[in-house]
Amino acid sequence: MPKISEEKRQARRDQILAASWRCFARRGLHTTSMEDIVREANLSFGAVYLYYKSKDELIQAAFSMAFEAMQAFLAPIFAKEPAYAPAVFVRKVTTALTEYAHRDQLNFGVSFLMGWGEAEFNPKVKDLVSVGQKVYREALTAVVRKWQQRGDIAPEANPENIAKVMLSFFLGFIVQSAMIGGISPETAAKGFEGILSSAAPAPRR
Amino acid sequence: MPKISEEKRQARRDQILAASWRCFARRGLHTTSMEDIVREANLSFGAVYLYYKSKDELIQAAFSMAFEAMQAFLAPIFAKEPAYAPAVFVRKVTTALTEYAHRDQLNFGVSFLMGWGEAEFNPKVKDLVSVGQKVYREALTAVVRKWQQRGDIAPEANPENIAKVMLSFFLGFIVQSAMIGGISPETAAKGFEGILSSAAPAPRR
Amino acid sequence: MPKISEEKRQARRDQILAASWRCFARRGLHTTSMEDIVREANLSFGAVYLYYKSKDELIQAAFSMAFEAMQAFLAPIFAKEPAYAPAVFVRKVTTALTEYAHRDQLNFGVSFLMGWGEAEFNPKVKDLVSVGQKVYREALTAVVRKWQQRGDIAPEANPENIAKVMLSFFLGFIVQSAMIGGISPETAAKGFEGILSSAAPAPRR
Amino acid sequence: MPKISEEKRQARRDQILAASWRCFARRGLHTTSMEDIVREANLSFGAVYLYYKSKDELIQAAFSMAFEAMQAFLAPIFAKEPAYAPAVFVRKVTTALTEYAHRDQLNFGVSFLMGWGEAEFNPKVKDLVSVGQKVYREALTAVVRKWQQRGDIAPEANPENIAKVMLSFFLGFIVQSAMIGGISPETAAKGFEGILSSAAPAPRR
DNA sequence: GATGAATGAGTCTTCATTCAT
DNA sequence: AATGAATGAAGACTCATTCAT
Repeated sequence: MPKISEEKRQARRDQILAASWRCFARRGLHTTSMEDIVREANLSFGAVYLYYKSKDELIQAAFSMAFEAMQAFLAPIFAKEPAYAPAVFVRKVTTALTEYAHRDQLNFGVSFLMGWGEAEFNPKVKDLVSVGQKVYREALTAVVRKWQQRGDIAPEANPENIAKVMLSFFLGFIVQSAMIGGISPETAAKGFEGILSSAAPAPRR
Repeated sequence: MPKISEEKRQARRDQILAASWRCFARRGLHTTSMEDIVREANLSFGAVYLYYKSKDELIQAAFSMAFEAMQAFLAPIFAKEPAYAPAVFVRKVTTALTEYAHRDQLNFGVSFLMGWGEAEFNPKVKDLVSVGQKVYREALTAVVRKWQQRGDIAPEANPENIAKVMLSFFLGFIVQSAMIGGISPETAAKGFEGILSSAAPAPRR
Repeated sequence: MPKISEEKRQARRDQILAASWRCFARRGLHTTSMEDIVREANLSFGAVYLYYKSKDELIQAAFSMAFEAMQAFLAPIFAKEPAYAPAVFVRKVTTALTEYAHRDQLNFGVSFLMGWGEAEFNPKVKDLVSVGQKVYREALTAVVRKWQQRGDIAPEANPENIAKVMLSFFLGFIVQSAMIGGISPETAAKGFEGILSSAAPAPRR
Repeated sequence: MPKISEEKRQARRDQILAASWRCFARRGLHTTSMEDIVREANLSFGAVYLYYKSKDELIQAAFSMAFEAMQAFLAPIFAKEPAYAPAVFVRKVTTALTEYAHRDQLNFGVSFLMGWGEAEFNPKVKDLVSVGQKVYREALTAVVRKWQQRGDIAPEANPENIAKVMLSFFLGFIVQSAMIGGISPETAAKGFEGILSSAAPAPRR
């Protein structure tokens, strides 16, 4: 019975998505033609359309996959118990982002920028991005609360505001890395620590 | 040797650029057609091509103009003597970014995201963006040095690293505002202050 | 040498043809895809192609079947001895056409129009249609002769010309019914009678 | 000012429509590709789409034009005062239909059949056809009334029913001519006369 | 016999750009 | 300088047909 198995089906979808990302990373979303993808995937037009019924759907699936992949990198860092100390946390997260951005010889970092550029005019992608960012904002709030409980951070400050600032910082790290570079997890952690220790004339302890 | 006066020529260029931005902000870079722009500018195809010889050149000019416009908002804040205190500085800059993003009833905030998305595959735009970010990184370094001199910030920290973190934060503020909102100049300043004062169980002085 | 019994084979062919007609009546010849038919027949692509080796062949078979089915409705009316009187004959034939057109909840009436539209560019279908119409033209000539022998119709008129007019009328009845309606077997018979009795100032007998 | 004049614009539309009809008559509606039309019209893709924004719109316009053209042939015959006698009227109308069908070396007769086949699945074309047929049905009713007043036709018969029969006859004449031929205006008129005079053993008066 | 995933030529349509006026 | 009709290459997508299983 030639009805394809669910695993094979999923493998094909992944094959197409992987080919798509290689194309998107190379030439951008709109400059990539379906033919590019078809060739990159070593498939036929019909085959691709069998799995994704439009370029738009393919784009959505690509971003969906990308966000899920990133989760695998970040989740353990956010979940760590006891929570990493602030500067360590910053180094861990930026390291994860950097690693994520360079998987498979591709510049996946730009995938974020592409996603944000696309989101404004593509509701489905916007949803994906918004939900993702909100989830991280909440996760950061939880981490900040742990820091406050432990005394790493001023307890009277609003943890949500601090989480927003932290999120901004990580988002901006992505932008800056992709656009001009010169910022590594190490420099990020050091710089962050510099700010953290600012209020204290003498180092803590 | 132009047959019309230089002012008229510049006025036409501005008229086209303004129309372009209205279109880009509404529908994105690639979904905007030359016809959209031609109509929005109340001009003819020929006229537009007389001033910009391709869509690509028009896109570059549009971003160039956008960055210059932003400069007008930010330059005074960076130049202020004596320098604004950190939290005030953050509030001033994020306020400027917010104002810039909402000029002319348009959502110019997305113009940044569009630019970053475009940059990766458009060398000229990439140049524009990189140079811009580098300039701000340097300007931020100068400001950080002033803070250190005044004791707002730990003097032993590397000012360049702190500037990179600050730049990340501002870039991320743009992303977060455009994508999920919920972050105002006020919350940004408060959150930043929370981090700054972290090491000190009690406020300084 | 078929591996399955001839009855099974024929049953499959009928199943496919029936499904095809349901699709054709619903969406037209060219807008119906092979997939539509495959699904409607609850079969696979391979199965359908096993019985009809192209869409074209399927279309021919569909029309062939339709004409044969119509024959079953009309033959007894043409064969009746003694022949029906003209107005009765008209009512019988138009009733048969109407019934034929509404078999199986489908609008089979349009199948004629579809066939004529197709015929011009599909020799096989054209053959089917031409032969069919010629057969009816001859059958009508025979009926007209009987009317003339009995005195229902002027004996000096050319029976072939009258048959052509009658055939035109029936073909047009199909068109008019399908396109604008408002014509029933009853009105058709009445109208025909009105023309027939025209020459007589007083009703016959 | 290169804005094209209204006449030129109309000329282009006619040029495209004429090319379309040549293609449609040759290969049918759905087998004709836009490229066929573009080439036949000696134009470019863009030019055709400048005047008709889709193939569908082009098809509609083509039928609209065809119906209007036919009107020019038929209107004078229906309007004639005093009305033509029945057999003459039949000869005049069928002659007009025949002439119309052979204009420009094309077989325009099939255009009717194509239209009817298309109508069922194309609401705009259906509208065109229905309205057209209804108009002729009414016009025929008026003619029948004149015949009754003059005594050409039994005065007690319902003129609407007779008009329906007449319309059927003309529609069927088109079908029969296109499909099997063998029916000329002359044979049609003769056949019709045969039926008309049926009831009277001897000619009236 | 039967299946349905895969193929790829062919379709409609768009749009950056040009150039006769 | 300015116009906008015209161009045609390139894009997304469809669907009749095949063939490995």
